[in-house]
Parts: sequence; structure tokens; C-alpha cells
Amino acid sequence: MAALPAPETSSSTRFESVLEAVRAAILAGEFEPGKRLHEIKLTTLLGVSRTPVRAALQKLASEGLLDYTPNRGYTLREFSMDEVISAYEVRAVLEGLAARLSAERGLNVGEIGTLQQALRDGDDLLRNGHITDEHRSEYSRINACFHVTIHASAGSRLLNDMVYLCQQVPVSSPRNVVAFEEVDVRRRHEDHHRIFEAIVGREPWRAEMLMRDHVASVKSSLIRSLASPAAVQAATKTARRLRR
Amino acid sequence: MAALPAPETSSSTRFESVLEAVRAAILAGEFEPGKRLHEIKLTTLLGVSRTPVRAALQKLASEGLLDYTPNRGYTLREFSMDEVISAYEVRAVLEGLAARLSAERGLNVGEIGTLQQALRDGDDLLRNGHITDEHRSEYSRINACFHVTIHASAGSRLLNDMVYLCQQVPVSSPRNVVAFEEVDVRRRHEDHHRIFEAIVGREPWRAEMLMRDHVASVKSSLIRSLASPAAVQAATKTARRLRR
DNA sequence: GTCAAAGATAATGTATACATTTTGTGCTTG
DNA sequence: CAAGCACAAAATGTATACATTATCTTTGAC
Repeated sequence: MAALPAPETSSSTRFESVLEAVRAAILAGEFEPGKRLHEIKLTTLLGVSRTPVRAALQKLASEGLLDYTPNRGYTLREFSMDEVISAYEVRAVLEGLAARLSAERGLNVGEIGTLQQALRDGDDLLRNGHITDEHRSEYSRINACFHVTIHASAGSRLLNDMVYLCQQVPVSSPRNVVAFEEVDVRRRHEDHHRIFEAIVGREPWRAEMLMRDHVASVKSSLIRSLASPAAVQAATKTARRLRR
Repeated sequence: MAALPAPETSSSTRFESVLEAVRAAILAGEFEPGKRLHEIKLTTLLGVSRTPVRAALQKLASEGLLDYTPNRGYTLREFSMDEVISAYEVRAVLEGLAARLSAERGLNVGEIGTLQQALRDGDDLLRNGHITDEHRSEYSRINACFHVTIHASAGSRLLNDMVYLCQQVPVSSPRNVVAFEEVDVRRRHEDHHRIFEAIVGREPWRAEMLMRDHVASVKSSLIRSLASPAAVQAATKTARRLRR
């Protein structure tokens, strides 16, 4: 097993450093699914005592990355493709609910501004004919901003936490980057415009259905790309997690 | 603050005993919302060291009952009525999704048998004219069995975990038992029949809508009973949590 | 009298020793 | 040779001492 990065990043407590280090190691594939993560091995790897290691493992278990059995420690969960797909199903209904609640409550001026800015930024980015990898990366940021703002405007912490949990589900496939065709990006950006319109127009049901289908379309892309491996782009180490 | 029950219940590790003891104390209202839960006070109350106490507090925080801030410990969350209501919204869409996935996958013979038994037991219970408190308690068990079976048949652990999280949201109101009129119980049992029919008949969309409305109706009951306090039954210490 | 800074107090963060449980190894036994 | 028991090794569970951080109190200056 390769040495883990030093935990002294920028966090205040060792627990947080260890948490991020172990999480990164898991997502980087440093551990085998189903295998145990021994506390002592991690302490020697990270140069800290068992106390923060135990806390970090417990947190990762609560996020769903590890399984815990009393007196037997933690094992790395393995995620089947079914579980990854159903994570998108869950996320679709949750984000749909967030859009509905947001439309019911109404957006405040700050949220409207943020969403409009995200829409404008996306428009500018997609104005040019061809989109490069930098464009994709930038759009990913814009996209996240758009969705996070809607989650927050729903006003439910439970809902926020659950969307976060969905995003913690790793993709088990070795080539785990969904192939985003340019046409897909453009279509999803159009979705954003309509979703914003529905929320601002206080149309809860329409907002929910649009958002649900918007998120579910990523699931469809995932299934399509897995069915035809030729369409799968080369996976990079830096993009291990699916964005919508 | 009253003394907590002794932790030596029947669990193997002290961590689990402490977890249940503190959880019970929280739900019994032994702590004030927004106030800190000091580790040392809990150690003296429970007669264990800080190690299992810390682990239990961390778990409770991951379940959403406590807030954690580094170097500042844990505080008891307070749940507004809005949060309680949106917890039911979340649960409605999640259980709706579970019913849809169940209808898509199809039930196995064991699941069909369990559900049919739950439906028959409910029929028998509601055959008599008037229902007593024991009937309500027994129906609660039957109801839980029905729902749990459907969650399991959906085949998504993430979904299961999230429904569990919804159920962990405590009700902040001092009178926290929803008034279940007899007519409500009968209507919900009828819902169960139709939901079962939709799942067995492999009608995913219908199953989802029926289940969603079924769970959402509890939210409506909650709002109704809060709007007219006269309709709120006397709350008992033994029924601190809302059942659907 | 109010505010601020410094010290005292108390809480959480961490390391480590010890207890308990699991797990692996090798021996015995049928 | 296989099965099972006993012991040994290692891992997790727990307690506790110490380190670090937050909080409270007191003291001083303005």
C-alpha cells in the first residue's frame, strides 16, 4: 500500500486531517473493498495515535463508506452498480423535493441573484462552439453552485444532509467518469433555465418534476456509458467522483 | 437533571449501552435544546470513561440529534416544527421511491407472504367496531412491518439508511402524539391494500404516488392536530415518537 | 463603572497503557 | 488426514494521563 499523504494539511484537529486523508485514500483506491481497515496500520501510516483514527473511521462509517461490526472493526464497503444507480434515484427524488420546497417557500433576492449569475456564467461558457476540458471543469463549478443554492433555499437541513450522503457514494467502476457529450452539457444547462423559471414562478409541482428528471438524466447517461464502453472517456485520477 | 438509567442493559460494548442511554435521555427530554452535553458529566452519570461517551456522542451527531463543533463539543439540536414537517416531506418521497423500486424489481415470495400477513392482521384488528389503545399499539407494529418489508424489497441500503434518519427526527412539540382518529387508521390501512396491489401488479408509478400520499397524510394529520390543539390527545411518555 | 487583558479553570483533543475479544497457529486426538 | 481444542498473537474496547483549546474570573487601566 502506498504511503498516505501527511495529515498536517490545514485542519485544526488531527481527527479532521485523518478523516480527509483516509477518505482520499479510499477514493483513490488504496484499500480493497471488503477488506478491513486496521486502526494500528493507519496510525503508523499517518503518524497519529489510535484516538483520532477511530473517530475518523466512525465518521466514515456514518457516511456509508465503511461497515462497522463491534469488536471486529471497520471494513471497506463495496458498491455494486445497482447501489450506485439507486443512489442517483434517491438523489433525484431528494433534489426534486428541494426544488418543490424552494418553489413553495420562494427565493430571496440573494438566492435569485446567485442563480441568475450561475445561469449567465453557463450561457457565456457555452456560447462558443466547442467546449474543452477546462470548460467542463468550470461548468462543474457553476453547476454545483446552482444546485447547492436550491438545496439551501429548501430550508431543510435533513434534506441537505441526505443529498450530501448521496454524493458520498463512490463509483465502483474502474473507469468512473461519465462521458459528458457536449450536447448533454447544453441540454442540462437548458434544464437549469427551466428549473429556475419554475421556482421563481412558484410552480412547485413543475419544479419538482423538472429537477427530478434533470438529476435522473445523469443516471441514464451513466447506464448508457456503461453499456457501451467505447463511449467512456479516459478516466483521470483527479475526477473520481461523478458530478451530475 | 435526573439520573440516567444504568447502561448495563444487554449490549456487548459499553459504547452501545451509552448510546442507547443517552439517546433515551435526549428523547425523554432530560437535556435542554441548544445546551451542551459535557462528556465528563455523562461519564459520572453513566459510570464509564470518556472513550465510549465520545463515541456515542459522535454517533448521535451523525444521526442528526446533536451538533458538533471542534474543540467545543456537542450540543443538543432543537427541531423547529418546520423541520419536523419537512422530515415527513423527505420521508414521503423516500418511501415513495422505495415503493416504486419495489414494484420495478418485483417482490419475492417471502415478501409477498409477509405483506399479505400484515394486511390480514390489520383486517382482523379493524374488523371490530371500536379500537382501543392496545389496538393502536398493535396496529403500529403491523404498520411498521408493512413499511419495513417494502423498504427492504427496494434493495437500496442508502434508501433504508435515509428512512431511518427521518425516523430519528424527534418531535419538538410538548404534546407530540398525533391524534389518530379511528377513521384515519382505517383509511391508512386501506392505503396499504392499494399499495400492495400496485407493487404486486408491477405498477411502479402508481405505487410511488400512493405511498407518497400515504406518508404525506401523516404530515397533514400533524399539521391539523397542531392547528386545533383540542384535537390533540393526551400525550403519554411511552409514545414520544410519531408513527406514520 | 466599563472594557480589556491576563491568568485560572474547565472542557475537549490526543496519546498510551491495559482489558477484552477475536483470530491465527499448532498441537493433539479420533 | 481431518477435526477440534489450546494457546499465542493481534486487533479492538476501555480507562486514564497529559496537551491543547475554550471559557470564566479577576484584575487593572482608562
